[in-house]
Amino acid sequence: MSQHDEMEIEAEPGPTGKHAPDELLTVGEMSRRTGVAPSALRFYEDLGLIASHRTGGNQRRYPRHMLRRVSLISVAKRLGIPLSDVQTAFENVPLDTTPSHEDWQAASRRWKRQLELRRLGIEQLERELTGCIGCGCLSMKACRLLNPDDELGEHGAGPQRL
Amino acid sequence: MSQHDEMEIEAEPGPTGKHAPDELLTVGEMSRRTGVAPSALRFYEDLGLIASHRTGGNQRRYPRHMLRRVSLISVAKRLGIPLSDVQTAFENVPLDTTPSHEDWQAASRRWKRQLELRRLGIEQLERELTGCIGCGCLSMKACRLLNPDDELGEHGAGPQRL
DNA sequence: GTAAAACCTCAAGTACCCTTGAAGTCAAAA
DNA sequence: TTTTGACTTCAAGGGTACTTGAGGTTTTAC
Repeated sequence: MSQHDEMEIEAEPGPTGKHAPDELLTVGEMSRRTGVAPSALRFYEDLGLIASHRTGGNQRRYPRHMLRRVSLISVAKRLGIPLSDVQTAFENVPLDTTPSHEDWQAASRRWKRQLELRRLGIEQLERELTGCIGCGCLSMKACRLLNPDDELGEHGAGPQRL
Repeated sequence: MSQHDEMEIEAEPGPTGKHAPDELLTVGEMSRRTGVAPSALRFYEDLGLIASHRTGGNQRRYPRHMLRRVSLISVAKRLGIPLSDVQTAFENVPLDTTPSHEDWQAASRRWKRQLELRRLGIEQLERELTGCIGCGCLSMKACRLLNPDDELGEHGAGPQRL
């Protein structure tokens, strides 16, 4: 497993118009490209969010398609979405093979629904806060912000606590 | 400190059961009204996010206006906004006196700007994800999701719609 | 007056999401 | 070949946001 015919790492399709699906990235390369620390990548791997092959010397080598997973994870992190939700969104995206167009399409749609829920919660609060600014909203009972069970908690049965 | 030699603070609603304007709430009442656990309230107090008076027996009594602070804190929590950001938003809202209309207006505006930033980040990601769904987005360089440094910082450039 | 419920402090524990450090191994450049 | 940097595992530590429990006190209700 020490055969390293590793070519220059290329993001774009080669001259034939095809990707090189066998191209592998080290943990450091993954880190540089995604901005996610190597320790975090190992942590994600322990959780099963990502996966890697190993060289004969036991070092990680990531297939290119793992970049996409890691990037989506880091986006989730920046938005405060817990890793468990990410795991859900990735449910049917294969770890061991390069996901197909359809795999990612389905995951993207799930992902987008997550974001939409979150955005709707924020928009509602913004609207209510605008009301508070306008009216002073010193009456506790009138302010939806202060009785939040009504609105975020009842947008469907899906995962709240976004 | 073994007897109730305290007279300065009235803890409960008067004998009429009406809400006096300067009515004070126990930690349990605050908890029931806000849905925030007593332990969390004590924690917020340790952080300086809220404040209380003490009875002669050293029990907490919260002025009514503290309900508003606690509720806003719990809203922030549900949206994944860290307490440090809440602290910033509360910067000029007095802890010791009932905040004025203007105090809350100013805080509401700051709060709303926070929410807006968050929402813009999410919206941008939603747009990009829509692109990914449509095109498959298998080209790494074309996908903004995969080069996230650009996007959250970019909403100053003005909104663009699809 | 007494008993139960609610409160107090302080320390430790939990859960998530990692980071840091120690001690050693692997891979690629000089 | 040697050296250097990147990598490995495992254990412990850190920040955030609390919860739980022990042991004791205060307040309320009867």
